[in-house]
Amino acid sequence: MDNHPALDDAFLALADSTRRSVLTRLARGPASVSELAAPSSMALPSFMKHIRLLERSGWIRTHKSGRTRTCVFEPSKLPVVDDWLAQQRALWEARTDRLERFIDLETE
Amino acid sequence: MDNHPALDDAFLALADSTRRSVLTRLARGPASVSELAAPSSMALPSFMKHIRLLERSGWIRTHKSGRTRTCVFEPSKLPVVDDWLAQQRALWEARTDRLERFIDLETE
DNA sequence: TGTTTACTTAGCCCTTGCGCTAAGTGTTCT
DNA sequence: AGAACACTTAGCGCAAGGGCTAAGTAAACA
Repeated sequence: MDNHPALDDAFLALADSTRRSVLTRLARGPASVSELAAPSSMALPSFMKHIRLLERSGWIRTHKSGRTRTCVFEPSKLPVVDDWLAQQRALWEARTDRLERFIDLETE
Repeated sequence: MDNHPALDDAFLALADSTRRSVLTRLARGPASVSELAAPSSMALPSFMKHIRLLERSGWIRTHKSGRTRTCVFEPSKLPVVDDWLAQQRALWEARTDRLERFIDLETE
């Protein structure tokens, strides 16, 4: 369950505020690279690395037309990471439930 | 919202299958380092780096008693990353809703 | 007391992440 | 045609990630 290379990249992509900002912006709709880069005060080549990482990890898709590259959010990644976290929460809650039953037994 | 250094570490911690496995195991209850390391076929010092990173990121807490170090899952990290993803999903859904209304207008 | 156990420290290696500048390519505007 | 624009490529530098071995420490056991 945990040994899932795609999850490595999916989570790594979220481990940077520049990239999280890009995703937040893209969730509202497609944008060009320079639109996305505008708020970031970072050299373009540096910024492009983040775009490539987001693309590699599957969080976005991009296509070039003319001289501008347009980026679009890829929603199918959301359930993948969501599921892992849901499972984690489920395990945790199952455990606290068992603990509570145990305490109930002890104290009755 | 996205510029949150604690999120960097929280997500980075999840970007490795060894660490995800540790969290999965710990969600079921506390364990010693050697218990956690047993399934991993990795040298202990290497494994310990993962434990330290998990601790630094706030996903686990550890304490030593005698010669064994016990690790416990820290549930308070779950809502933090969960919230970010929930917000992301909300933005996306808001957008697709607007899109649908737009299409409805176009086709009626 | 001596040995095993459970880490811990120190140090080395290689790869990747994350930032930069300088210069290049192809498009679009004038 | 020439200039401006939107990337793109190449290359550099430093820090951190992710793995290893060898040797050290402190607790627990025989």
